[in-house]
Parts: sequence; C-alpha cells; structure tokens
Amino acid sequence: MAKQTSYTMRDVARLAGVSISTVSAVVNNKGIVGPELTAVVQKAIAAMHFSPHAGARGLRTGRTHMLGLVVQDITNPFFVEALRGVEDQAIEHGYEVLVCNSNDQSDLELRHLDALHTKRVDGILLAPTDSYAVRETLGRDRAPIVFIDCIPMKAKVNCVVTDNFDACYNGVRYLIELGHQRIAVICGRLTHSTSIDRVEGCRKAVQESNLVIREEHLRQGDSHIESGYRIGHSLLQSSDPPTAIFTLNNRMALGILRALTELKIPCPSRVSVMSFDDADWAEVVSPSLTTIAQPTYEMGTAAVDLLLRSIGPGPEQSELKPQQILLKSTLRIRGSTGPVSKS
Amino acid sequence: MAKQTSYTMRDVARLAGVSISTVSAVVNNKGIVGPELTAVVQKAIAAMHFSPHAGARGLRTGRTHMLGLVVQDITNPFFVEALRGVEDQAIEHGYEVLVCNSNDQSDLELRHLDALHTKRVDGILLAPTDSYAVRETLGRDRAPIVFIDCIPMKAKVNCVVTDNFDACYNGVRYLIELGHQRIAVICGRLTHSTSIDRVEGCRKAVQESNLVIREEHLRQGDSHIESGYRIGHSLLQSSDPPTAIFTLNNRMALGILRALTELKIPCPSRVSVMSFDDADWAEVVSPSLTTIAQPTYEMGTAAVDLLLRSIGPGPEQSELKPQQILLKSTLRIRGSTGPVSKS
DNA sequence: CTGTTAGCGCGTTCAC
DNA sequence: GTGAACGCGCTAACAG
Repeated sequence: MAKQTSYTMRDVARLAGVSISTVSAVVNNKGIVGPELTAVVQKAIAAMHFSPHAGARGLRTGRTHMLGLVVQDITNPFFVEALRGVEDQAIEHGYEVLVCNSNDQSDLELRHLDALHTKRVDGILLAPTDSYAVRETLGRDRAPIVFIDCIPMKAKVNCVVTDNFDACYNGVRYLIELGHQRIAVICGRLTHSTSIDRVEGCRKAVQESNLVIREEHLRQGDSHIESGYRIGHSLLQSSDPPTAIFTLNNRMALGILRALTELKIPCPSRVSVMSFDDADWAEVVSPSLTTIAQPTYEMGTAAVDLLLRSIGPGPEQSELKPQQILLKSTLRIRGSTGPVSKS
Repeated sequence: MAKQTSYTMRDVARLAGVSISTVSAVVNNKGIVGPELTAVVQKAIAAMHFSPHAGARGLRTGRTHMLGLVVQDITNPFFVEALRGVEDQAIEHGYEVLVCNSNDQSDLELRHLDALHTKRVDGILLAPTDSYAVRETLGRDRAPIVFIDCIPMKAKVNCVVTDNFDACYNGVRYLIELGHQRIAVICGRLTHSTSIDRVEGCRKAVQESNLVIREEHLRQGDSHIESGYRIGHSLLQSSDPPTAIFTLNNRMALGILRALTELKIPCPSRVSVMSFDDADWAEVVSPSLTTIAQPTYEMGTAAVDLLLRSIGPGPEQSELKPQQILLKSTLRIRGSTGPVSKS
C-alpha cells in the first residue's frame, strides 16, 4: 500500500525555517514575501516535492477547481470531440474534468450528478440522456450547469448547442435541389430537443417546396449502427423506397451504408445518403459520406467559457440571465449524395 | 454565483435532534444506530438534500475515492473503449474517474500527473505517451500506478497489456498461410513497448518461414489517418510493392484504404490489408477490414481491479509483487485479406 | 448505543 | 513582512 502521506506545509515551513503562513503566501504567490525568503521556501518545496493538498484547500476556499462532464454516451465520437474541447479549455483555466458516462440511462445520469455534487465540483457540463429527467435536481443549492448538445426544456438555462434546425433545413434543401422528392429521415429519440429541432428543420425545407415527408419515411432510431442497418433494410425494401436517406447522426449512417452494400443498391445513383456529424471515416468509406459537420470541439470550449463565467467570481446577476449559445454547422458534400435517378 | 453552501452534518444533526457523530454513523451506515433514530436522521438528510462533502471526508480518511486516468490520445477509439471499462468498473467500486488527455505530449502528461497528485487521487491508470518520460515521478510518495496498453520500461510495474507479440505473430502467420511473402508492416512510434513487441511478433513469424521484412517495407507512422495514407502511397507506388500491408493500429488502416481507392488498386485481389484494433466501421468499409481485436474494455476493467488491489486496504506486500497482466486478442478475418495473386 | 472532542492540511484573519 | 491561532466538514477515538 502506497504511503499517501505526502509532506505538508508544516514540513516545508520547518525545513525552510519559516512559518506556515509564509509558505502559504509563497505557494499562492501573494507577492508579499521577500524575494530571498521566497527563494528559500521554494527550494524547500522543490526538495520535498511538496504539492498542496487540493482537498484541504477546497475545504477552505470553497472551490475544488474541478468540473464535471456528464455525457449520454461516450461511445459516440461526437461526445469525445466535445470532451477534448472541454478538457483543453478547462486545463487552460486551471481546472480538471471529472468525466462521467451515462450510457444512455437517465438513472445513471442522476447518480453521476449526485456524485459530482458530493465531490463539490465547481460546475457541471451536461449532455443529458433525456431532456426532462434532470429537472429535479436543477436549481437546488448545487453547482451551476451548462447544457451541451441539447436544450433540456423550455426553462431558461445556460446551454451551447448547434443550430440544429438551420443545419437540417439547409441539408434537406440541398437534397431537394438535387431533385429528390422522396426523402426519408431517420431521427434519434424525440425526447431530445436536438432530434426535434432537426426534424422540424427537415419539415420546413420540405414544406417550402410543397413536398412532405411521408409517415413511413420518418423513422426513429437510437444512434447506433444496428438501428441504422435495420431501418435501412426496412426502408429500402419497402414498396416505395425513398431516393434519399438523411440520418440524423453519424453511426446510423454506417448501418445504412451496410444495408446498401448488402442489397447491392448503388449509392448515390439510386439512393443518396447524407448524415449528421462528421467522422474521420466519412471520407474513406465508399462512397464517401456527405455530412453536416458540427463545430464539436468549439462546443466544448464555448461551454467551459460559459460555465466559468457562471462560477464567478463575477457578478451575482450571472444567475439571472442564462445564455443560449447557438453554433453554426457546415455541409460537407462528398460522394454519397447525387442527383436523383431518372428511372 | 451559485451558493455552494450546502447543508452540513451539523445542520442535519440539529434538525434531527441528534449529535453529529450519529449522523456520520448513519451516513456511513456503520450499523450501530438504532433503527428508529436512523429513520429520523435519514428523513432529515432527505429533507435537506444533504450530501456529505467528499473533500472534507477525504481530508480525514486519506482517501478521495477518485482515480486518475491519463491517456495518450483520447481521439483514438481504442482509449475510449478502455475508458469505458475503467469508468464502469470504477463506479462499481464507488470511485470516480478524473480523465486526462496527454494529446501525445509527454510534458502535458507530466503536468497531468502532478495535478492528479495534488488532487490526491487514490490511484492512477496511465497509458503513457512515451515509455520513459514518466520514470522520474515514479516511486515517489505518490499514488499507485497501473500502466495500460504499454509496459513503460523494464522496471517491475503493475500493468495490463495485450499480448502484442503473440497477436502479431498469429496475424502474420495467417498472412503467410495465404501465400504472402512480401509483407509490409507500418508500426507506431518505437518508443513504445507496444510497437516494439508487435514488430517483434511480426519478425518472428516471418523468420520462421525463412522470409524477411524488407527494410523498405517496415515503416513508422504515428497512429493517424494521414500517416497511413502517406505511407500507403509510398509503399504502393514503389518499384517492388508488398502484397500485404499490416498496419499496427486501426486509423492508419483507414489511410491505407484511402490510398488504395485513389490508386485504384483492388483489395484484396492485389494487396491485402490487415490492421490492429477493431472498430465499428471495420465491417462497413469496403472491403471490410480484417483486424486483430484487443479486449479493450476488459483491459480497462482489469486495470481498475489491479489498481484497487494496490490501493489496499490489503497487505503491504502488494507493493512488492507488481503484476503484468497479459490479455489475448482475437483475429477477425474479413474481406480485406485474401490469397496472394498469381501475377 | 449515543454525544463530546480532537485534528486531517490548508487559507486567513489578526497582532507583532 | 512575518508568525500564531482559528475553522472549513468530516471521521475516529473515547467517554458516558
């Protein structure tokens, strides 16, 4: 068993021949200790490999310099990229990140939130599994929360999301311009504002062209490959298959591609495929995949910025004016989309 | 600014009309408080949404119930899968995980390690960027470390790794059985035991069949798509191209596939491709990719188990007998490998 | 079984 | 500038 008994400030003070508070002042460089004494203290610190006990400090200051990040599914590369943004920005400001994976279970999410509160993290970034489950704990005497990827409810909360409506509107317009009229949309769970906004964006574009998304062409999946695969099969083998399929997240698109390959349906000559979220494999699969790329890394950094602002030591009023930051996405046209076939 | 002033045990004790230590006993259910009093206390706890201050508790007990996980590159799905295993197992045992991404920079890694020490995590899981950089901090009065993915040096340390030698030996034997004689190997940085072991495994298999890996067919990449792409181009356009390419990690394989597509070289009829690490896109790309799959999730869980054993409260001797856990991988034969062409 | 007390390591008043 | 004393919230001895 490791001897977790590191040196304390008292030890440093003794070695340096000064008092504890002097050491404290040097550690937190208050600039009130004489240069020569400072040097002595620093030498002692280095000699003992002293590092301040963050827990004790937090107990005293009320700040732990830890942020909690709770994501619904760490398996999704989208959230990993957001995590990178979060962590880089957190480090930049002297914070560590406690990462929690809800694994798409809202009860686990709640447990994570409780655990983070117990750890007294200074703030929480939350990509919720379900838009409403978290409502309970909100607004209690807990750390400020910034939502990412998804607006949890109508309530005014701090959040950073992609302009999903706009993104899908533009994506579907692009498909329509290619001549597609029978467009299928595979969305994620409709408990998420994210999914809802995306579907609405698709609807708007379609309606503007006096088209509709047929009932049987709007399917709900769950963000995994299998669901895309299954729905793809069903869609493509129906009596009146769509000429374009738009999956509202990237892994389902992999499933579609696989279904396409199995059924030997040429893409894009017979069916076009477009998906939300870019991925590193997107231009390597064949055909390369047309995607709508979210500024995911920036979503992470922006969320941390917003959170740090709420944490203070800014004005108290920051509680009163929650912000919703809307990020723009970009359409990456590749090989999987093309003009509708004449047949 | 959030009022981070949650209720304390004193508040609960006052409300419940008992003493602080009774509350403490209930919270840590020591089983020494009478059932009716326990009920009263629990009601008070619930009413106030009390949750114990983990920092204060850690200060007292010397345990923070936090584990640090430092990975060289969170962008790599391999480490994400390991992270999942780590987190699930940690939660299972009442631990949280502080995730740090070294981003392939050993100085950042060192900073993370220091930060984790300051936070007094109970133990550290480390997938090092470089096998030697970390040596300094080792063995100081710090938390126990378990290495994953990579054995950092000859020193006896706790680690959980795939049997890389064996995996590659079997992989190359498979290629040889398909008739391949000119096999190219694209490895990662040779500062890692991981890369070294893999290359050695390849060498052994080749030598057993009285073959060699030509100098120009052993290339070093960096685990990203671009490097695979670049090396693929170079390899395939050389005067004497290999008939099989074995990339020692999965993202480089994506690069190879892209080079193959661009050069219109049919796979596997002209060149076979095999890679280390499985991925969800592996069976969707065309051709689907033959891979050597590591038990990555299990690597994470096994590492946590090992770490928790070192943390105690077991016998002191656990320090003295570091374990190296070797995991077996499996060959997943798919469409990208086939018999060598007769031409 | 329950209450009282001391102190974990640190930051922060205060006197000097 | 510097040093001694107090307390953050909690757990572990001990006393009742």
